[in-house]
Amino acid sequence: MAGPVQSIERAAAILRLLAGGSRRLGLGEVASSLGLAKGTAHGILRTLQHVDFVEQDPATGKYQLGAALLHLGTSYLDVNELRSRSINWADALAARSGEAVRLGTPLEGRVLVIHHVFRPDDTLQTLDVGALLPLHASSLGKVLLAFGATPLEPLLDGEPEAYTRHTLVHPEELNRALGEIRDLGWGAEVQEMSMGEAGIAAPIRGQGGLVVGAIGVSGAVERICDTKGRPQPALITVLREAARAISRDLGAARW
Amino acid sequence: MAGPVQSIERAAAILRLLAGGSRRLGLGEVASSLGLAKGTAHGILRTLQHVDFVEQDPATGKYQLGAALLHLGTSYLDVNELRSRSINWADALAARSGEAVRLGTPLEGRVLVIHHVFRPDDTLQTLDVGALLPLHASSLGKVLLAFGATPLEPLLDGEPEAYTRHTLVHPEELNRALGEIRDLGWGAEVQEMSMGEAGIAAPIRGQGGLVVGAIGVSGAVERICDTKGRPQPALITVLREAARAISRDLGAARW
DNA sequence: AACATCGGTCGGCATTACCGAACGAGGGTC
DNA sequence: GACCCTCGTTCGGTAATGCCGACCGATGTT
Repeated sequence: MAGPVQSIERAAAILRLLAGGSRRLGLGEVASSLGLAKGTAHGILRTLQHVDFVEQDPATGKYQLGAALLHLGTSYLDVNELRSRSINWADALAARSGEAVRLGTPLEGRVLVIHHVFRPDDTLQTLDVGALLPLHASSLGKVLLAFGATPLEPLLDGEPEAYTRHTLVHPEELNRALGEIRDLGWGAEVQEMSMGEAGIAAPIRGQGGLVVGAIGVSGAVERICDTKGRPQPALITVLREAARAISRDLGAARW
Repeated sequence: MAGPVQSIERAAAILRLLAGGSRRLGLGEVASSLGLAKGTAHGILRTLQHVDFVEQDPATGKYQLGAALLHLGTSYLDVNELRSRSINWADALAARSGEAVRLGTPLEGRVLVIHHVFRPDDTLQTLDVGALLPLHASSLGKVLLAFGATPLEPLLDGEPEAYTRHTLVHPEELNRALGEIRDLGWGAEVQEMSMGEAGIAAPIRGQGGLVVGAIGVSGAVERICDTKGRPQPALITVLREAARAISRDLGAARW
């Protein structure tokens, strides 16, 4: 593999940086964060602005992401095969389970939500599509880790963030949980990311049986789990049926 | 203004190309479409793949957009001030009008939908956020053209596409319609993009009174318009109130 | 079975984009 | 109100950079 084009890599790093910090960033901040000379960063930003990937606040001169990215992002959704093949099954799963359904795929050490069906009641819910969830504290992420869809090593170096007192932060307990998920064929998360919330997820396999994503249901812990705090068997059944159906659609031979 | 970085411009052109054709593209197609040598296109694609901006089908070797763009696109929505200041007003407008509400901003000779509130009934609707509408055949686009938010010239060169028999395709009728919109302060589109559908829109102004976007309601022509085919005055009133409120929030002095 | 097509690789050339210092405007402070 | 500091921007020299076009090997087509 020969060398990648560094100006493009740098441009991508700038876009990721702007996406991370939710506020606008100045040229100096961008340049120092990436170890670039001010002039270099300015040239890249000028180009990105020219193609509408970044916008500049005329008053302060600070930069933020641009409108063209929104269209590219939704165009990605249109061509994504995992998502398009899952939509019907996800709708049905939400109806049968009465809970919100989300699909995730690994991205940069997190879980990218590529589809989201609201819980079928009239409560106000926010669309999670495009959001990034943590690998170690979401049912989708734990399943992706357990079945090798994304490397585990980066998590074992630094202590992962503890969102609640139930978050698995020690490598050994995380490893044990992942082994259990591999045995059972599904994984759960009970108040590990947010108190009162729980979720269960199952892997989706593509051609060759490789795990390419995960599908999960999530909601209030008292609906997802029984009185002992274990996920409801009925939910697990309908979830796994949906995951198997999608895998079959994607060309996974038999799972 | 010095020269922009060509490799980044080329990378952006490739991404736009992949977003345009809804199917996967091969290396050769990409290279010839942009007039690049195969090796050059391959180097750029390899880099874009490395940063998750494109994905490659392992079976066919063809390329498509990548997952990182989805996250960047939604991050743009988070920081976009026009959208965040509009959300509450758009919700209220949908409730008061009983119709779907959309917000648009110009992008590359089209209208980018940056917010969409469903019509407040239980019918199935698809989210338009991230979609691109034509300038000359949508109420949002006609308003943006009329108030100079995007240049008119590119439309006058080639005949714009006629979606229905009501689409304004002749420069003179388009110009007359835009003048009328400027006089009235709002614009409509009646079955110009799709038979049976209509919409009305009003401009949103930012600091200095410059038009930065448009807000509109759209739906079945028999609900939007009266029996004479003219937009309902009551709808126009609530729409313009919402547009003025958002403009005030954005810092437009008085309009 | 031969061919055509495709994605991918490699080395040489010169164009390319990088760097660092200097500029000018804006805002904050004393 | 004048100073100073910081920020975004510009500019020219340099050599590192990415571009080009010919060449491989695999795939599937006729």
